Amino acid sequence: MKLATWNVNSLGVRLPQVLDWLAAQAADGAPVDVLALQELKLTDDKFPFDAFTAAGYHAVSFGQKTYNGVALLSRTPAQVVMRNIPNFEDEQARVLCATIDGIRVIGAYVPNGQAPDSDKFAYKMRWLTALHTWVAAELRQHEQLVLMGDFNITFDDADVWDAEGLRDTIHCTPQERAHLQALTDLGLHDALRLFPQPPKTYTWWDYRDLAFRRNRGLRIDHLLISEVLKSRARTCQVDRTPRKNERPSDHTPVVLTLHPTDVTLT
DNA sequence: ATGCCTCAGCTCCTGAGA
Repeated sequence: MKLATWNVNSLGVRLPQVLDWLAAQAADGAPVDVLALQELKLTDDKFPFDAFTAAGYHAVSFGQKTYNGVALLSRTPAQVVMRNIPNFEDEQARVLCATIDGIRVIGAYVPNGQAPDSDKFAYKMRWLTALHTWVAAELRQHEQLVLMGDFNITFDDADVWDAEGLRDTIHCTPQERAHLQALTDLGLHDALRLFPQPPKTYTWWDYRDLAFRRNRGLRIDHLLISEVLKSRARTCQVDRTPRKNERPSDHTPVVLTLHPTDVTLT
């Protein structure tokens, strides 16, 4: 079983790349079972359901014009779907949650926050507090849970190409990292770091200044998995290949592979 | 460095992203 997250920065622009990537994964012999997409920048009436159906995927979309918007693609249908965080008023479409193959899947697009002294940063903090409360409740009901998406937060300096130069800037502040830590304190594990990774592993690179070629990036896209899913985890990797495409998203996918349930070790 | 790209939209500039 394979789960992935990808901020596509406009599904309208990136749809062919998403389809190509899914096809390439399947051609490698291990198709993606669940893909969480962020930053669709599309309303649901413009969501390309037909294209994903033809590719063998069920899709649930929670879209918005111009900004935000999230989707869950899956080879088996999504059940018990929820949109956004319960009991948190939010005009922005940032969260989709569903049960897929017995796993509670939460796809999230955490607010960017712009700058630490901005109103948008305050919104990011409130949003993350609400997310924490809700995920804690979901975890009590679902032992197999993954929270994946664009968190817009680095765990620590190893996730930052220039930790000194970017100290206390957006994505790197202690306040943001405390929220990420609070999520892992619920018993969620940073899936990528369960496995050895190449040094300077990032998931986002600025479009400007040849940042990708220079590997000047940040690791801000994450899969956080519950204890039971951790026991099923087989590999977790950043796939940089789509970032080399023409007109790429500035983010690239992160992929988690799980052992089948019947070979789970405890 | 008030810069660099890219995207969407009340589109030939602006706001936002990260």
